[in-house]
Amino acid sequence: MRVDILTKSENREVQKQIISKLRDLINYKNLEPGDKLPSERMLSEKFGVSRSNVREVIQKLEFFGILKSRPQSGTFIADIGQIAISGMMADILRLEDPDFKSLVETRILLELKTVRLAALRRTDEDLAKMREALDAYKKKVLNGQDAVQEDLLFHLAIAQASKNSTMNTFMLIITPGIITNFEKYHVCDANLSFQGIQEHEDIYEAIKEQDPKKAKEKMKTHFKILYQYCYNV
Amino acid sequence: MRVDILTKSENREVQKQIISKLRDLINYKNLEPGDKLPSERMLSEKFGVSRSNVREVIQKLEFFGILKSRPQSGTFIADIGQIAISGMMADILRLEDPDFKSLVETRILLELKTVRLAALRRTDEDLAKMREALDAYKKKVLNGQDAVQEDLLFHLAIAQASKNSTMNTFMLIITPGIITNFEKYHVCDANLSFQGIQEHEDIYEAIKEQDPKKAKEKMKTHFKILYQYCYNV
DNA sequence: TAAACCAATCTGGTTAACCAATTTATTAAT
DNA sequence: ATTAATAAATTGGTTAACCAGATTGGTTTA
Repeated sequence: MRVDILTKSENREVQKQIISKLRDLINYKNLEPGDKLPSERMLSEKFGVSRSNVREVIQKLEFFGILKSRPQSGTFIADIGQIAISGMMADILRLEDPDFKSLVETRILLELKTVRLAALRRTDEDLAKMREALDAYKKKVLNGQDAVQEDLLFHLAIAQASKNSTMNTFMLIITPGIITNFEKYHVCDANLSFQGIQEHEDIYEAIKEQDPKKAKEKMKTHFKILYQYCYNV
Repeated sequence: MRVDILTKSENREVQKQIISKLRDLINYKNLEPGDKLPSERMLSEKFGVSRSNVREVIQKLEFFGILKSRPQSGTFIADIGQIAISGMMADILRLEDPDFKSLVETRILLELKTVRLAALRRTDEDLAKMREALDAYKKKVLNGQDAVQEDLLFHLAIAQASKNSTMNTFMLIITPGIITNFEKYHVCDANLSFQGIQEHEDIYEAIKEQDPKKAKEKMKTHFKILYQYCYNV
């Protein structure tokens, strides 16, 4: 059906075009929330793209909670109202790839909260996992090895202990980008990691003592250098 | 190949099983970051699942930044280290669906930050969009209509003005869940919406004046009822 | 008239064959 | 022996046919 050859980046464009056309369709046909979308076959023909492309986009919009696919039945518009659907799709089209600064900014925000919640809600099991991650980190650092991964896994253990699945998910989403950029820009060099051990221990201790205020304070200290890095570069 | 019949929820289980097996494979075969995964065909046969299932999982893990697929070449493990890969995959397996409380908690956290950043970074264009969203909200409320959607679109406009694409994305992800639950539990009844107009106007004004402190304060006021609701139910 | 049944149709999901770009292995030339 | 050229195999992506469950419309039955 399609004639042109597409590279990977162009495929992203195709997805955006489909989202755009889908939004127009919903607006034009005045489809209400809960209504059924035309079938995947219909859409692929109407938009002049492959059914796989349509399915990819549907899956993506399903992740954003805009669509809901039901086997052998159809794809339905989420019950959040037409205006919200249209507005959100416009926003999704406008989304940019996150830059490092954006990631760090978000990470600091999230972690100053998860560490508080972890101090309030942690179980003994959570504590054991954090201990394990912290020991792995210490071992690497004391061996003079790079320990960015172990560092982040400790922080992910805190996110888990916060018992907030949304923040936990978000932490997971930003982690790879953080690691990559840290290694790229050598944010954590050896002596910084060494200092990090005590800071991590302090955080762990505060969570163990179930002291949210202290936990947040220790995390703030831990992020001090990161703050500077984020707002200077 | 498969004999059993799968419902939608069981399909989720299959995806988890694939992720689990994939993690074991990476650990067992000692695959390093940057290494190539076995081909999709190979994996589907090895795991006893369809190639589509494998592709779905790869796409999901690609979203989390763990894998990277290159056409006509292969699927590669992200360059974030073996320990991080293994740890993250374990975390992803453990992820639960977000509950309402988790969503609200995260929303409040995000918005108290985006509103500050919006006050600092907003352009005139951002301001115009917020004004537009706010007017749509006011019109609905003054007509006595439900305006949950318009409410959220105003808040999404703030997220956009914050110029932090990660937080913007996260706000989009939680929005449908927020709307659904708001409508379900009637969080915003008529007189509450009426009061919301002034609160929204205050927030808008603070962002217009580029006063981050005031903006955050006004947002906090706006969330006051929400706070109570979140921590009581 | 309305409820119950049934077959034709439509649906998202799955499968397998196919495509073109890429990688690897083989051959040829220097 | 080394490099260049080339052919074979491998890859993710695409396509089209197929599957089983859901839906729909018409028909029959009480």
